[in-house]
Amino acid sequence: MTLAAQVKHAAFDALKHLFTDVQIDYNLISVNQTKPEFTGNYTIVLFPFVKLLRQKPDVIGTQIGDYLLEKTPLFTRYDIVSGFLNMTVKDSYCISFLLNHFTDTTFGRQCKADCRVMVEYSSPNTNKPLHFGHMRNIFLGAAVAEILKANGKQVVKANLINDRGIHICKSMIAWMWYADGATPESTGIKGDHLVGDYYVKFNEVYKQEVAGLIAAGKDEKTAEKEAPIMQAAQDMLRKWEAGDKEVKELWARMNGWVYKGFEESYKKQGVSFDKTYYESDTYLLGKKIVEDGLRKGVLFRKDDGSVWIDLKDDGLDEKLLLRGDGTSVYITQDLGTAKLKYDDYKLNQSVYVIGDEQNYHIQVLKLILKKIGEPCADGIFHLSYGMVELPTGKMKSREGTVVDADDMVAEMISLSREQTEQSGKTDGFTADELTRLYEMIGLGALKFYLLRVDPKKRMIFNPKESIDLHGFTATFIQYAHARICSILRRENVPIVPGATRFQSLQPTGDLLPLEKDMILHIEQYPGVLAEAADEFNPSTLCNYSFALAQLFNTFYDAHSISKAESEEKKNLRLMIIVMTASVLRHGMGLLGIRLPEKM
RNA sequence: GGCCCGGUAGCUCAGCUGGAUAGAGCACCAGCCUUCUAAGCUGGGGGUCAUUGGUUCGAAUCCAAUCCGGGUCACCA
Repeated sequence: MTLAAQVKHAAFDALKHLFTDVQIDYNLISVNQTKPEFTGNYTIVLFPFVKLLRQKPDVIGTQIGDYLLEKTPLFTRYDIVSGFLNMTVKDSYCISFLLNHFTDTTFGRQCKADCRVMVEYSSPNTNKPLHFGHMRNIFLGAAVAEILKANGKQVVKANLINDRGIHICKSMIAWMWYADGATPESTGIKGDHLVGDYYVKFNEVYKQEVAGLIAAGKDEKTAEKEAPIMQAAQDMLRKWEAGDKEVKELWARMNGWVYKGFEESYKKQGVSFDKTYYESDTYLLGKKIVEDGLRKGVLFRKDDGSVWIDLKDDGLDEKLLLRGDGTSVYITQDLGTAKLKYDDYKLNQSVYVIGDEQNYHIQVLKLILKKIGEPCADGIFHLSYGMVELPTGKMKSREGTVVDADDMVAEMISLSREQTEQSGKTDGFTADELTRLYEMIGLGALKFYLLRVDPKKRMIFNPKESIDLHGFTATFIQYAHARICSILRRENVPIVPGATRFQSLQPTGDLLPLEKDMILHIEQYPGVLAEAADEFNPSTLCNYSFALAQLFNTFYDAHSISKAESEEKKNLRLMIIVMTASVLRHGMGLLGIRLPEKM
């Protein structure tokens, strides 16, 4: 149990024993960290009890304070300041916390529980390469998956590849007409980029054709429908669905290029998946569920044969589930995929990392499954995140106004190279080590930048302003870690010390304020990690880790570790920084950010 | 128009299950490297927490209304 939780329990216990005639609601107790300008570490707010107990805050505070000093081993003193009971934690408590945990390589983690969770993220279309917006999705999904794992869940990381449909036919038709047989091998262009180029080409040609038809007197709607290249794409989609051999071959070939490209991008980004679903395998699945829904009377069929659900009672609208011709729409296949996932892994929870533009879609999806009585419905959770936009507005693959993911990774790595070289700290590194270091810093900065803000907030990225490597960044945390490792090297302390290294340390004397601050901050890590999981929010870990690194830097500047006042102090401080490094490494590791031992 | 999300320092954001004088980073100004890595540290200026009302001992936080920005309501995905 975290210290904050212990304080709350203890306060509850005190109130129960001191005021036996009054029922105290546990939720009435509010425990905060004490503001730095007051003496104390944790504060119990007294106002909520004043009316209930018909006594002045000071009187209640004194009684609780005395009780806590006497009955718990946690506190050394208390102060009451205008309705706030400030409890000061014993130094000896802090020191025994350190002794108990500094070798604990599982600090903060929960034991594995029988709870299976799938996190679906990335889920790209195969007609274009990944862009900056996709990276927010990918890093979020990967981070949340790891955070859940650390909290004891059994996690399946899943990718659902949108490999069929009109969008891929657009790239295919443009490639057939204009590529002259170009392949990634013949051009040296990465497969996903090559295919993406023809997606852009399609839209250029399409735009021209539409303009031409409008000039020839057609109205816009008709022109859009009759443009030859669009008709060709639709014709190709029909052939694909009919199983046309040539079309399927080209489709498989071009998708193959894209997969190879994605694989490279994922690898570079340091992310992976346990399971990949392909929409070409799943797009027909939902029909059975629809039939089931019809049988149960949850769905209804209109005269033209189309199938609908009426969600008006839930404040929504009617929603189409099957077209008049019996073919699936987007949501139909999602119904099927939701069930497939559930059946494949017997999931307790299924997390969808999808942009907030699809909030309504997922809400409807969940509702339909619930109404049809599918057990997979309850576990569906939409991890909704805001879009990444450019200062000029949305990124549009169609128009080529995107920040490409591969380019962005490369740019960040080269930026970190530049700044490292500028600082003149490349001595003592081999070329290989430097390559790895630049990757760590560049990719770390990128991930941190995308994960440090609340997922549900949309963000604007200005490509003209490169991502900073100072201040609230991964680099800052990496630097603190490297500094710690440097001290540990000098003191011959392994980064993960053995159990006996400091066991002989006897706590005597007082802790300095900064020593205590650091220990108390480290102590909060398990709570922060649990919160990140509860809220599916990696930014919690960014804020926490940054604050810890900041605290370390302040400490580092104020007190020497190697030349501490005594051997005892030195050992104490070594333990503090060992735990600091280990917590930083773990927390950032969950976000896919690695911390160097030297930089 | 209905529903959903957001509005906090010049900029990017924390804080939002109500608690003390609203915090970081960037930018700006002034200091700190003969001492464990200055990618750092210390100090400074900078705020009607969109507006108005309500609930409360106490509101950036909860409620209502309004304003602004975004999303969504397709036989697209």
